[in-house]
Amino acid sequence: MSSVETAQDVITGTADGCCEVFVVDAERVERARAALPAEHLVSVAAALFKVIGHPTRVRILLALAAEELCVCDLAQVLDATVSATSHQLRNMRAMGLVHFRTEGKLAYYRASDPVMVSLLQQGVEHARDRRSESHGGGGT
Amino acid sequence: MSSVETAQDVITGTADGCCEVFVVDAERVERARAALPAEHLVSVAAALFKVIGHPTRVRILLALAAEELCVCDLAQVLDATVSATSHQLRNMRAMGLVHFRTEGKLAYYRASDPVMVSLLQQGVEHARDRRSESHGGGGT
DNA sequence: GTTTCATTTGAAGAAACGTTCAAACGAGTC
DNA sequence: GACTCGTTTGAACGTTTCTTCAAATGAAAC
Repeated sequence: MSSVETAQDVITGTADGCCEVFVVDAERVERARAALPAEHLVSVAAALFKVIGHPTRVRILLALAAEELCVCDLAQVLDATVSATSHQLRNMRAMGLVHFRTEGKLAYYRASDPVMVSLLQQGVEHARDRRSESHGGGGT
Repeated sequence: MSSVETAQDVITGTADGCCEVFVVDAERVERARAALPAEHLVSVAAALFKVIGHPTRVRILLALAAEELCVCDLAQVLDATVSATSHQLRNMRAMGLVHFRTEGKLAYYRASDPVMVSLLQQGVEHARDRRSESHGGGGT
């Protein structure tokens, strides 16, 4: 199947290389590589998840999915500074997760990516489920 | 309903406070607040998404969802250092996203949270879909 | 035109993150 | 027991991220 020795090379001692040079199981490496999407897709997906990888932005997206809000009111909901809120919104706007319209002096924001909102809600539900199970999950 | 004036207070000029003191629309703030999950759930969900908010960990999780791999081979798949890979795995292990078993000198890892894998795959698909649309999404 | 006020923006400082290097660990092998 | 080697770990370093403060923008009110 392959030009190098197949599975269990190093384990069975048929290969002279170590991990740094050859692989333990070339077939597995190939299959795993084949399962990975194109690099730019990975980047975009990671960037999307990074946005909802922060408690403040999680709350922002959930709040704006439920209710259209001006920056001022959103800051109130979050118990955060207006400035901090605006900075985060800028971030999320750049990723296309929120849209806004201006009405006089006010800027009304709302969630604009239903798929990401759905993923976020699934994530919250999953977090709820994990509480009853044996997952440690003690990240900082 | 509330002790402060209702909707459009500031806009209609019936309230003397500004954004810092009162809110523009108290009802909306209340509804948005009601839509937010408990704080610890938000933290856990954010922590989970943060894990898959980095390209390297996205690839790790996708690779380990497709194939059980030892650290050495996983590093090969990622084109990364064994040390860097191990550090990330430690991170993901702490969040319960991966499990491992040892076989001799080798440590075989695999994805252990199907729900998170599913969310990740949905995210990748969504990233693919967004390419065809008008989303800016100009992340780094 | 001046004032008021919601929002945005930039810069600075602190904290968190990811990578690298060197060393330690632990399970096999001789 | 000494050795090999995959893996883990800790510390150091540079980078990114988040928050805060101060100032700027822009739209309405007077």
